[in-house]
Amino acid sequence: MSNIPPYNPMEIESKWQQHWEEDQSFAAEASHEKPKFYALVEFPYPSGAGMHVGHIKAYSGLEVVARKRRMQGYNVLFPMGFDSFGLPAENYAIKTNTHPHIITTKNENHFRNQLKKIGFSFDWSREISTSRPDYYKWTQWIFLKLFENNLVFRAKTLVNYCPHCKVVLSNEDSQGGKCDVCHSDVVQLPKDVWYLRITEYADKLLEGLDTVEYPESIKQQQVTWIGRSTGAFVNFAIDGIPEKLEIYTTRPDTLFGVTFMVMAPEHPLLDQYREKISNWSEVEKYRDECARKTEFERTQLVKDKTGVRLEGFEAINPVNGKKIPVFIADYVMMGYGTGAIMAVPAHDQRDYEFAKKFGVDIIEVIKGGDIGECAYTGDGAMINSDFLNVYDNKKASIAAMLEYLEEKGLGHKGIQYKMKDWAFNRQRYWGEPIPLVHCPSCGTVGVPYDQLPLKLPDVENFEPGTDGQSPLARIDSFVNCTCPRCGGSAKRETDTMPQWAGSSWYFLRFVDPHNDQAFASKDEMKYWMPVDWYNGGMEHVTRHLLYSRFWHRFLYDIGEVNTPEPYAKRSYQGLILGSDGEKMSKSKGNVVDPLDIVSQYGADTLRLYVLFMGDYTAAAPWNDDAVKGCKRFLDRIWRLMEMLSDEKGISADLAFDVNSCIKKVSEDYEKMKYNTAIAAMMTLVNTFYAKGSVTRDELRALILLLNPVAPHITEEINVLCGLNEGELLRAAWPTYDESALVKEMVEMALQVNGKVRGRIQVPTDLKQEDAQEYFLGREEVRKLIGDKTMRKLIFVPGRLINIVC
RNA sequence: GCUGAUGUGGUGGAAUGGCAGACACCGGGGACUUAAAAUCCCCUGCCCUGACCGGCGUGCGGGUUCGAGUCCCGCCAUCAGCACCA
Repeated sequence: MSNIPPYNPMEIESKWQQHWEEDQSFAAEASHEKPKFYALVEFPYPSGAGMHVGHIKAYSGLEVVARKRRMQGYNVLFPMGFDSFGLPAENYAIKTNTHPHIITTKNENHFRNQLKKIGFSFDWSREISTSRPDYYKWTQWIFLKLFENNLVFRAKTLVNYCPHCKVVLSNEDSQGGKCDVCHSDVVQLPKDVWYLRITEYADKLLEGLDTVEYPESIKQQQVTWIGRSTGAFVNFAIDGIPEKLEIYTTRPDTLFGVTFMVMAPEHPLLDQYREKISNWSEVEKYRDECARKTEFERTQLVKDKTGVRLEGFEAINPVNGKKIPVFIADYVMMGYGTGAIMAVPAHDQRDYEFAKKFGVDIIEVIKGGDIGECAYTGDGAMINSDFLNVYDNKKASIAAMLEYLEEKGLGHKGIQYKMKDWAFNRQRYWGEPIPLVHCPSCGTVGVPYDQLPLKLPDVENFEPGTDGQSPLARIDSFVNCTCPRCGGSAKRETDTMPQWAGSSWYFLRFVDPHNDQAFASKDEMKYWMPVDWYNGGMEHVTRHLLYSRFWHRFLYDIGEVNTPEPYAKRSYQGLILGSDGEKMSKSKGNVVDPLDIVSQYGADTLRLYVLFMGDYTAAAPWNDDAVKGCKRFLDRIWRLMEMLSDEKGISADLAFDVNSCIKKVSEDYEKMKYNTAIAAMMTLVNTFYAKGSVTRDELRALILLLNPVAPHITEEINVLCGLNEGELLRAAWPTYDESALVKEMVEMALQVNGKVRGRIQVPTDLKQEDAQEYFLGREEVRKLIGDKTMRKLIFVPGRLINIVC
């Protein structure tokens, strides 16, 4: 073929992108006739910095699958939008005194343009943004449904508070005691907070994991985060006070080994009965010390147990009536169980260390360890335990003790979760207003559905109040309202929802984004849901992924959606590190701007590179030279046009190569093994070069396979050579000829005692039973055996023969 | 400490228990060129050798197997998540 223009990515990419936009090439079809495929990638927060190469990798994975599915005849929904509420826009607003709405719109436009320059096949007609009123109307609607169903409650408890951001954080947002936004130390403050009762859904969230296709690491992380344990609540009487001290234990079998009790320093019973405690000043001093300790100190001081004995408090072990001392110590947390424990030093290492330090008795109740050395947590025969002494294992003695406790009314079975309820309000401006009204006579009342959306009012000053109030609290016209129930004067809730609210249901909006009667029509949900394949980052596993499963399961329970789980399958991508092997960050100066790569090499090279750089799920450092290698590969493909022959069909000598490449690429895309799929195509191109020519159908097969990864160059080659009628994006995905995958002769390794000694050409259809005779007849085999006697011959068809002497 | 993952050339990484290092990067050599770039071809795990032959090699130590990067047991290291959770 003559007159081939040079490969000019800039020119052909913008040409095709413009065509796709005008043609609406990637809009999902309205008809529900075809089989559907809903591919979802986590929509971005539209930050001012624009796109990161990490976004490109995160989206490219399912981009390939989505394009392949279209070619396979599916109706594909591959949507994109913006998770646009959040602190960075607000902080920037404070700094520049610009409305966050303006900043957000500008950033969204920037992001959208950048995404289009990569050539992603998103359906832009369905774009959503969580900060637009027609979207957050429905976020508020779902919140009201949660409220109606008693899954929203207000409580004054110790909460995670970030003094820098001046905001209350959920447990999920303050992992490791650090604020997720600014990474400063989070402090514990008593505060009135709105909670969503996610713990009510703990079991459903656990059970749901058995029905979905998530990687084991993700399932495990969610299981750990939910942290379900079974045990017993037991009441201990305290001498001289009417109330019982309730504890939670997973080891009721060790009750006879209890020699003391420990309460969290913040336990409310202490204040209630302070006059009973003769060393109260010591208690107060210890409480102060604990409150001042940072999270870091608390975790670093694990070895050294501290605490104070409560003078005047004595507890009674309910199973044997023994009097035991009571302590406060900060190794017991107020936030888990009941904030008090029974201590069994013989069989719990923490209790053991505490007992050693404070000189408390240690009573062994399970045989098997050496309690002179350390606590024994294993299984064994019961001793010193009255009626339990007949048992020789945990399971049986726990069952027996539970029966006893319930019969005597001393306690009962119980379940505990490490997961806490979701602290849901933020004292900030740029979020969904919580649609609740505080009425002096009716209490808390939901805003009527027909008044949604409750719009975010304009404010002059976005700075949070020093009194821990949201900026909305300063807008009298917003705050003062009438009670929807009694019509009397009332005040609005002024806090807003957290970052994670809008993203907890966005996948539902995509199926019907312009509906103003419902968040989505039942009909569209029935067709599109669940999401068939969802890809995103590991950092969202204990937040977004858990929160959205919770909301969706709730909507299922009240009959609003048709599937219990939102995502049938979830995958994740590995990080792209800087070329120095460190995490990319502005301060390290190792950030790669994807648009720089696009302008230098083209979007196809960038897409190819992020998928070729290694295992999709593993972290890998950026390498500029390897990017050039990817460009080189596309150049080589372009130049294949120079060696295009007029021949049709696939030539006999390449039938195996072409067909096995089709098979490999088709399978590898499904397994997200993009790197090996691309390697297979590189091998095929090398084969074409070695031969020096390529037929039209051979080239056609190659560009069809490569099209999902590098759509621009392949569409251009198709047009220049007229290989395929119509655009590749609508062409049928190539199929392979099974018979072409079988060669007549195959090379096998020749091993002696497991060591490779040579290679041998063998007919492919050689049978196991004929193998010995065949090989012993071959001279190279006899030579290898020499005068040794063959004891055994291992024959693995197509692979090797191993002669054991 | 618990849970999950990972450990392979100078580098990124391939390999249903069956020829370790596919594919690519870097490096070396050659062709083309006045020259350079680009391109094309060849070499490229380590040791020995002029070359062949050979030996050693998948974090470490054992084991199972005709055969182990892959399976089992015990370590070490790295990454991620959880963590005084009773």
